[in-house]
Amino acid sequence: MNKGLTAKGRATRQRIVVATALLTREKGAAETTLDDVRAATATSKSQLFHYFPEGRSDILTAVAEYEAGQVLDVQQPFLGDLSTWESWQKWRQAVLDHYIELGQRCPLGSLTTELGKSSAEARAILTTLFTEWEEALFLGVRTLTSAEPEAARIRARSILAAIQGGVVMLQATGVTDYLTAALMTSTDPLRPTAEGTD
Amino acid sequence: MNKGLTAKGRATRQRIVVATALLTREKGAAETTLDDVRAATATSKSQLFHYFPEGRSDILTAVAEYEAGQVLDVQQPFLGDLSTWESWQKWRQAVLDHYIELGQRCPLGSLTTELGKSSAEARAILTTLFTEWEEALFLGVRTLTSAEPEAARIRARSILAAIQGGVVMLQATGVTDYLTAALMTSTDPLRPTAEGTD
DNA sequence: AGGCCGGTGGACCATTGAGTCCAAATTTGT
DNA sequence: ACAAATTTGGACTCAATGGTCCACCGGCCT
Repeated sequence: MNKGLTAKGRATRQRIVVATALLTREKGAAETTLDDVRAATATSKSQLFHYFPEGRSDILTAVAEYEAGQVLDVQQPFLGDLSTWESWQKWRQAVLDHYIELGQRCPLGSLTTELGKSSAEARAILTTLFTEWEEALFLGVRTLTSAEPEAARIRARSILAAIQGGVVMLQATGVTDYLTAALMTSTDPLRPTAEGTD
Repeated sequence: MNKGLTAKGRATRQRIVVATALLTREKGAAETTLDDVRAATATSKSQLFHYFPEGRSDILTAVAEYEAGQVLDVQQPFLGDLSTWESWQKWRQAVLDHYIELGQRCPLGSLTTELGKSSAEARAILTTLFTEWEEALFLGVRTLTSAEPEAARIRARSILAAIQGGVVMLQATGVTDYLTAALMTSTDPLRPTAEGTD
């Protein structure tokens, strides 16, 4: 008895979150209906509302949390230790590869858009994600360069924004050049013997 | 007789587009229903389908085109003549001001997301917009610096991506720092006596 | 003047999808 | 084993919304 949820209950809840995450990746959050979820998880409506009293938005929020975790995960182990230029390069490549593979889809994007309107939750999830992400980059910048904290902060934010922008444009146009350019340009100044454009 | 549309007809059509643009700015495209449009324009369902045979998506596409035009407009006259550093600064400020004023809303974003799934049109609109935008920036970079075309291209793309990313983060978190940082960092190298961070 | 074609009104239809409800099945604690 | 609580099934309600249809109006051209 743990907060009124047995082990079985928790398992079902988790199953719903994971399956819904898959669905939203495939069709986007807006196109994912409760019936889809029901079908994909072999559950019934009552279960959905049993585990997520607020209904759909509740489920989507849980999925968004889950996906936010994934975002940082796919950048590991590089993001966790950006202490060398090589590490930065590998990280950069990992990011690039990941988003190219993702292609048009943007799980978190579609989820938060769908929640968007009424959700302080969605906002909080993104803020947390970005903050952690920024912190990792900030640490890397500080370790690799001898920049002032202030400058390093700005650098870290620029890099983060560059990624987001590149991804937006990749998804909007299908072209990867923007992400590549943004990633290169924003990280190039970190290069030990900084000069060319890689 | 112009393609089967009289002056009155064209006026009504335009009225629908403009009014719908306003609606989508206020509530987002997803939350804008045909009945909303009907109410806002004092028209009837039949008119909506008369002028936009494909219905809702047709209207939204027209609005997206309209909004895409606006994006470049608000950057004028600076974007049109980025031949001096002063001009770049003013442009930068104009962009910043514009998006801060827009706040959480992102007309084109919500429109294309809503169309998204089935629309080569949406994609085309964005591609065109980004291409023009990039070209203006590219020209500016070339004029202001003596960079090789290749490098200038990358620079222009980076700046464009930086803006998109900064805007994404502004809208996701409500914080303007990312846009500011991204804009500064990506344009700083253009500065004649380049050095500090402004 | 008169007819044609575009413009307009609005009732009506069909579908979809979120959320409710209650009863049956199963599990857990004692 | 028994009772309480949890989990599950699934039919049902209800509102929203995109889209269809047809009749009427009204301006423009000859």
